[in-house]
Amino acid sequence: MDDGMKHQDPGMYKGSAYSGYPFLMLSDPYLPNGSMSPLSNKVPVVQPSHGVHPLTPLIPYSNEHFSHGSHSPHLPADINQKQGVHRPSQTSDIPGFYPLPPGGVGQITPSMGWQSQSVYPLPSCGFRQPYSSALSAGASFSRFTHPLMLGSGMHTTGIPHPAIVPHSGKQEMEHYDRNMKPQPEPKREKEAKKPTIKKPLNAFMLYMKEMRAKVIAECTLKESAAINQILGRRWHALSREEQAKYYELARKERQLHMQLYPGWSARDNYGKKKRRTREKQQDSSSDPASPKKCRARFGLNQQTDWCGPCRRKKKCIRYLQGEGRCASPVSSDGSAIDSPPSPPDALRCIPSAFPSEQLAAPADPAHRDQPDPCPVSAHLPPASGPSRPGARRSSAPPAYSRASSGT
DNA sequence: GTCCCTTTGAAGAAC
DNA sequence: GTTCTTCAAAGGGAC
Repeated sequence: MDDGMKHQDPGMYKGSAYSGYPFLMLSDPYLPNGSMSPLSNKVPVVQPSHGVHPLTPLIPYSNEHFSHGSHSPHLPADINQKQGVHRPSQTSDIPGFYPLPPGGVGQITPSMGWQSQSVYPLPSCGFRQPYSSALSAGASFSRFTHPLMLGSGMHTTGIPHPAIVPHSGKQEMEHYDRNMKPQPEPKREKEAKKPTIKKPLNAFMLYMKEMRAKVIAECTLKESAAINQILGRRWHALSREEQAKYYELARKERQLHMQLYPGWSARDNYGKKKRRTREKQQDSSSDPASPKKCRARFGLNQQTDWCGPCRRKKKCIRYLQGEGRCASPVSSDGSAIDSPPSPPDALRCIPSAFPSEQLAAPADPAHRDQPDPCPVSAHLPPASGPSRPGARRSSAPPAYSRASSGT
């Protein structure tokens, strides 16, 4: 396998929307001898939308550390070329980027179902395809090292973790080991080299990762912001059962992440991005659309009332849209407060009754009335409310556990 | 080269 | 306990 990997075309995964998937480490489950799949050999991993490798949707994380030829513009693979940082040419040379906690991977016993899963069913069109078999099996499928992946000369501690990226893209990979004796090197250099351990992906992120390529193909869109809006709508259109698969997958990802990085905290990554955003938000005291100001402006109870069309929104959307007032504020018991004329129930600030179209409605007045750029979305079923009984939220603790905790 | 946009969810900080 | 903020992914666009 190493040899096969060494001789892979370095550019074979270039531009892959699923560049994230570490199949280079995997034997194709559909080949009896476990040799590399033809797909993973000379054929681009991502078949546009409808030809995705059966495993691709199930491996949610980047293979930036797996394929030395990957050149996604945001992947650290670029770093090596641009800055001349040596990148291990073969997996056996890759140092342990994440030294295992006591017990290591060996103690992690995810299901083996992914190895024997059936071929991922791909519909010829549409997006409401069944993920069921793939995802239920894929629930244990992780970006993290799988025990079965360690058998082909893969050292248990020598597998890079896609969750770890060189900090700021300017550092070379280094061991992540809180228990390890520090290497004798200048402190500054050491800090600079410390890799960033990414947060585990949540359910929606996993869903986006899987569906992005499909949306791109269907809608001929490229802007991620627009794609994400569509994906947000589709996410809300998913049934609870469908969403549950992603929640379960995300839950297992978090478990694995915790086991691999016991001392890691999301706080570790605070301050590593969005400097400008934070700086802007420091000036939010003058923002009339801030929830606190909006509640004050419209005489709402600061503790129990909500000013936006959705309580999850951080700002008053209607205010941002130029209407100058909050839309259908409701108190915590769901009763309307100073309701505007004829507010549909679905527009009230109750998550369980809020239609996905509104949830996804852009706050920017210049865009709010634009139709869904993806014609496929027109075929979406109503995202919530009585027209989609049992769709979600009524008892979906992962999604709104916090939001519903106070009501 | 860096940040923004845009989405949802998780986690931490702040109150 | 509640609210707010940050960061996960993605890549075109703006600066």
